[in-house]
Amino acid sequence: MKARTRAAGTARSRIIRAARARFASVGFEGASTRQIAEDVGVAQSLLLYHFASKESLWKAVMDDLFVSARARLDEAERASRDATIPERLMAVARLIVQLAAEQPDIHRLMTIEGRSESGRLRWLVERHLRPIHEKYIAWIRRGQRARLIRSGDPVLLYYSILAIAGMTYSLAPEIKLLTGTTSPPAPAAVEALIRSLLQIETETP
Amino acid sequence: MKARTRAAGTARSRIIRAARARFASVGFEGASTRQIAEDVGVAQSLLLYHFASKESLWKAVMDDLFVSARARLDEAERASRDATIPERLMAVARLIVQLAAEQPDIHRLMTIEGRSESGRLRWLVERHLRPIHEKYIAWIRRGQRARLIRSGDPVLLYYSILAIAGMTYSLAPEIKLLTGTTSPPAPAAVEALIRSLLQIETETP
DNA sequence: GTCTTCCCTGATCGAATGTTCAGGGAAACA
DNA sequence: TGTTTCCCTGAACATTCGATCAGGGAAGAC
Repeated sequence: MKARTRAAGTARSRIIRAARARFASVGFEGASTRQIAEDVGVAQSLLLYHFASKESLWKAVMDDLFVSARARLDEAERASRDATIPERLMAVARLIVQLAAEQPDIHRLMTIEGRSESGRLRWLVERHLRPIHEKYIAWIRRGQRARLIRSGDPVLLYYSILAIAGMTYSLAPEIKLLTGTTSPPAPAAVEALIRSLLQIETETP
Repeated sequence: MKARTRAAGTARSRIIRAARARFASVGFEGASTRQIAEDVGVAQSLLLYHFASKESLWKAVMDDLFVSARARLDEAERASRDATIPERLMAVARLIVQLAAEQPDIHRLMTIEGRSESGRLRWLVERHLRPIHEKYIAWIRRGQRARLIRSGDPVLLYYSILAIAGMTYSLAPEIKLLTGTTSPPAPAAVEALIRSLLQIETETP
């Protein structure tokens, strides 16, 4: 049984991994189940055996992504439990930058779905995005009340952090064509930009 | 003749407009020429009369987009001709934010193609992106040498500006679902974030 | 041994894809 | 008035799409 479930598990997870790459680069509508199956080296009908439909496969990809991401976010929160709010936010931001650098598909997937209203977007917001985003936006508010974080719309600030964190990794192919450099920026450099975004406001006159 | 070319022009331009929206929301592979034709209200074969292929239509969309964008960029450059480099950059950034707020499809189109290497991306980089990007990255370098702009990778800085400028407008559907607010942030608020990104570095110890 | 469960394949379905082609029909030119 | 030019349509093409279905075949249960 162990061998069987392991074999099944690898096939299933290899499908998820290939699907994640395809969905991230050409979007849900542009990705084809046959192409994904070919990437994995299995029959196309196997995708629809493990996942009821193309949309189910997409949801499985997202679940797989967020389960591990949220685990690492929780860990980063725990590790910075005793720090100030801005430092806790920076700990989270550092992890987000690190995740984006390791797996740029994450940023691609999350920016490809949020641009048009769809049932998938609603599912994604309610199931994964809302719990995460609302928590950190509340953190930003707390930091602003304590005058430890710059003032301004917390939502704008939060999405700006996400934007900076992932953009250069997400657009790595474009930047490579443009500059010829194959090495993406160091996470520490991105982190420094985010830190100056969160800066405490200069004292009012 | 005038009436005929005008009529042809409107049909052609309405196709371009509809195609831009589709390409921006579901990407090149996900968009279908029949769907675009239905949006416009013409026969699908008309698209391939005006444009030789789906890819030609996509290129026409991009050309249309960048012709007007570059004209407005040139205008912003001229208007700020006598200002300092950081202020000239801010004038350009202000325009980019404004463009992204008016037509969020611009940011969507530019972030959907840069994520995977393709012939279209190469075409886009060489034809439109390179002249624009290299100019402003050179500006950043000049500002950094004069110690008027923070130090760090100019490419990272440039793409961070673009990321902040368009993200909240590009992801408006997601943010609406998440927060319930239908009004996107004011361009001035986004501009303030960009300004603090460019900040001159604090004097070294 | 037989039986059941589960992973997987191949064939096939109707629908949708991009593209081609023949022709209509109105305006401009002669 | 006839002719040409140009915008546009409808039918059709081969290919690919997501999805369904029958069945193979190995591993565990009995």
